[in-house]
Amino acid sequence: MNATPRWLNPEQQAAWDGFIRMQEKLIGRLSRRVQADSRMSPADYIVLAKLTEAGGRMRFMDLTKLVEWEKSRMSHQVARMAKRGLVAKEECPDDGRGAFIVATPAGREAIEEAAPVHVEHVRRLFIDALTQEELDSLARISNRVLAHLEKQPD
Amino acid sequence: MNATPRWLNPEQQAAWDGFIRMQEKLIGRLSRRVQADSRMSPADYIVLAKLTEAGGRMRFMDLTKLVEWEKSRMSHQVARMAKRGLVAKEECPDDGRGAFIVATPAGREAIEEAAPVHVEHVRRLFIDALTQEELDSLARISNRVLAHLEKQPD
DNA sequence: TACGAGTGGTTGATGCGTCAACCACGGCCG
DNA sequence: CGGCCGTGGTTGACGCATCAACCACTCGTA
Repeated sequence: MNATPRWLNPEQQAAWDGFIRMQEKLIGRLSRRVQADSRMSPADYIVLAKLTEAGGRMRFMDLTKLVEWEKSRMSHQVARMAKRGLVAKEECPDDGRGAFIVATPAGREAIEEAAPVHVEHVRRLFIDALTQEELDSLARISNRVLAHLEKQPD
Repeated sequence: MNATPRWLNPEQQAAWDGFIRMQEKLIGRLSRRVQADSRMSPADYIVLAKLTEAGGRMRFMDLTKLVEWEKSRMSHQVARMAKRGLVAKEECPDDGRGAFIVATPAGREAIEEAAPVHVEHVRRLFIDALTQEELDSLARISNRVLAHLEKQPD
């Protein structure tokens, strides 16, 4: 409804387009490689990584908050992972509603195998593209955007 | 199988983590907002934008290459959009296999309505978080990564 | 003790993205 | 003319993400 919607200027447009393109290609490539090499999706990877980092046994909601997901996403994810034997669900004696998520031996093995592959790809596709200053600069920019997002509605 | 898999150093780790977090939150927020405001997914948006930019009528494969997608993705996407009346498929007289994708009036209207909303959200969530130097810096970094990716196998 | 609000977690529908297989046609070369 | 390869495009199955609705249990309070 606005007649003059303040389009982006060329520099802003370039920054946004470049960022979007880069992020799509990078994330796409990385997740396809990790998936092909280790039979794990990025979602599997992060869940298993955080879970084992934290000792391999966690309350469902704690895990969900740790990876900053919505509970329904985690519920579906855990269900798929349980079906494939990467994690198991246990009842919580203290709280009748609650559940523990436990990394199975197969899960631990999977993440230990996948982690070095993952980091190698991150290095090869991303880290190696940039100097340390560029990395620092990107880290600073990312944090600025994140901080900005937290202040912003939605 | 490698005993010492060269983990990332703290600065590298910080850069990667920050980037990933930022990119997830930013893209997630943006696409949810655009979807909520205009009933279009990011995929709908980009397809319709590129298509109308190019005159509103294009060969399927040309469109696919323009947005740098795989053909199967585009095929599914176009099918969904056609079902919702945003685009239409037409046969190609010159090439019996071929198809034209055409933006319908409803499609044109939808993108014209969505575009200002989209750019406002980009501005609010992203552009406004950063200075012009930071934007330039990010553009440069993005292009470095993109160039690096093209040289890299896969 | 009963009830209502909040928390923990699941479920089902729907859309999106990828992969692999497939079909249909065009163009080239014998 | 005939076969074959490449291109254009579709299809189906599957995993993933979101939304909204829902169930089950706990806890504070009257």
